[in-house]
Amino acid sequence: MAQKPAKAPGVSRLRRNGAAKRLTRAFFARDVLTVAPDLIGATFLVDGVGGIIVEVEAYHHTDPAAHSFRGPTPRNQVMFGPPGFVYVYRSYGIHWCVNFVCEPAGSASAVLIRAIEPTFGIEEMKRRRGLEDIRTLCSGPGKLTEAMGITIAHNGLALDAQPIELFARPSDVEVVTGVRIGITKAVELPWRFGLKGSQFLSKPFAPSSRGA
DNA sequence: TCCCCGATTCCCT
DNA sequence: GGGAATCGGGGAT
Repeated sequence: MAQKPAKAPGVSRLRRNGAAKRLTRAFFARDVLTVAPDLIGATFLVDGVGGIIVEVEAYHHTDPAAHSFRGPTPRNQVMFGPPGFVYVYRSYGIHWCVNFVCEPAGSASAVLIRAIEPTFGIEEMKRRRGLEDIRTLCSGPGKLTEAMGITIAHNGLALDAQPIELFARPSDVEVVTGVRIGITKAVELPWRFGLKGSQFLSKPFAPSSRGA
């Protein structure tokens, strides 16, 4: 039991190979509405466990649905700090949700990570979730934090330093847009972004001509 | 100090 | 489809 579990197959190659470019803090030093769709297809790992980001939502301080709308508080202070850091909060007293802070700096802008396609450390994620079905393993903001072991202990960590790793998507992807989920304010803003056709979303995206 | 409710998930009908 | 679980944040008193 002193033995460390083996790293998930393929992670070392991802880390070594120039084909998988690491995302640095500079990637997040851009407007949140630019960063959010650019994150679709990127790989997000914590301690080598995680997968491909397939769904996100953008929030910022002029947005009544955002935690930061009413100004800085102890809970949301990371949102008001520099870009490239993690903001974690507790949702409904039960779940953790993870955000990446973006520019403009001090504007309390962040991208909520809503779903990933599991690719690394799948057995570990299944164990943490007590679940076998890979399609629902990380298909929601509370699900993916449980699967990846993310808690308030990760609040304020840098996105380009251990234990977090982010890799740019290897090629362009088709990104679909929609209204955000689970909010009651500013419900009309099309600030939800997803990987077109993904089987790992928290909810399907409505056909563009209908809905909301 | 009190009270309401949420960037959710899961289970039941 | 509907409601419970569960608790901290923050507006209201």
